[in-house]
Amino acid sequence: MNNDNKKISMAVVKRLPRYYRYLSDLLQNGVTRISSKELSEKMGVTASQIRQDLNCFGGFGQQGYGYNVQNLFNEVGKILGTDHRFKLIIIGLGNMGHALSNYDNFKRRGFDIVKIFDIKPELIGTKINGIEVFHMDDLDEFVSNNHVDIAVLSVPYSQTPNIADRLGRLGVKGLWNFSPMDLELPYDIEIENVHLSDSLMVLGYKIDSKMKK
Amino acid sequence: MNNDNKKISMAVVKRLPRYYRYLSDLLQNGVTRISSKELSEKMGVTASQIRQDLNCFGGFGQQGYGYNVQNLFNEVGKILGTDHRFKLIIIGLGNMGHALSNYDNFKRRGFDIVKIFDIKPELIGTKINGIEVFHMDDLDEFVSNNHVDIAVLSVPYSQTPNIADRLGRLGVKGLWNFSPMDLELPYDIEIENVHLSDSLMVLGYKIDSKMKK
DNA sequence: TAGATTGTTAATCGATTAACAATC
DNA sequence: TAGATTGTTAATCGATTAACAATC
Repeated sequence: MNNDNKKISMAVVKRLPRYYRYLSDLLQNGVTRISSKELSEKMGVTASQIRQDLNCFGGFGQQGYGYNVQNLFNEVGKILGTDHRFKLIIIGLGNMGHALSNYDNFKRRGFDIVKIFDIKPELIGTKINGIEVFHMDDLDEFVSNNHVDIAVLSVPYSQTPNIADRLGRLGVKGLWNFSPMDLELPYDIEIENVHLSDSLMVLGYKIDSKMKK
Repeated sequence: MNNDNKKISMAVVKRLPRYYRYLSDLLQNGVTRISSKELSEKMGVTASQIRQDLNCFGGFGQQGYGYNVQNLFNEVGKILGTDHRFKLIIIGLGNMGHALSNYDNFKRRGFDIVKIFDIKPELIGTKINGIEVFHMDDLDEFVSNNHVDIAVLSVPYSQTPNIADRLGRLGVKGLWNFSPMDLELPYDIEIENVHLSDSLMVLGYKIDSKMKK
């Protein structure tokens, strides 16, 4: 069902969550089947692209019929890992760390925040959205003795490289990085950068460049 | 200096903030000149790409010398609009709205948050990080009578389409959308989506796909 | 069966990289 | 001047779109 050896491009992977969202919407609206053509019109992409993308992972459709929405939703979910849980820890309970700790949406997508780490004494031992806050001194022990997939990096700029390195050494599998800094680590760790300011600057560019026209 | 008519691809535009960050770092480290080759090694891209990207906007270098860091920083900044200020309003003072209101980094990139809007009575009239909170009922009047470039959309999922439409009608130039929902508006408005959950799911995919190998 | 729509191959388009003449 | 490095054109690579035979 999965053609393992062909390398799948990041361009395709980045579109998967969007498919997943649209399929989820369709399900909720009681739609049971959809053709690549219909879906392409809803999403504003070509039907060709949808079929090409999906066929990187398997033939989920049926000629003459289209795709079963529930089935396709499940399959795309499986590709994205929603058939199991990811365990997250949040490093740094500043503005962003706080917001992410309270954001219940991740749970629905298969991501559980299991612990928060910070250094401010008044925070240690408290709970945010039901999640315990530990001191950074306890990070190594916790990660060594508990299953942790992903660390969310929301610490001040200056501390990012050190803590990232520490997490890499501890064998965390992924870093979700909110620092405006590109991380390069000598460990086998996947990194996903958020870079909010970059996104905002691109928006600024788009606004300006339209004005000039 | 700017070849206006050639259309510049989004692939290039999305790389500009990254150049800007690296140039800022170089400046702070006292580096005064840099060649595309050196910069390419630091950034992990090809020197060709850097020269191609920059030459979409102008010839900022000098043969035999390279680029003056301060000058290039200024030029890339100008392209991104850092030579003027963008006025932002935040719509929705939930987790994300709160975090963004407190995030002082945007100011450094040319973005000023001028007002926050929400509906919770206990918030109206308070200040977050020095920024006044207004009631949503006052949104239309405020936007009509004050310069607002960008609205930050951090409201609950169900309200996103309505409020986005309202902002479009009010003539806001850009929407920075934090809802896990793609917006399509019949107005002349630029939209930049953040879609945090999508980013997290891509990270999940990367982790899983590495395991399988 | 006939009609519809997939899965997949082939064609096109755009983005990246390489090469090199121009020039500081 | 000679060496270095840009700006830019040409070549390559990859991603998107089109087309269509396979088939439900």
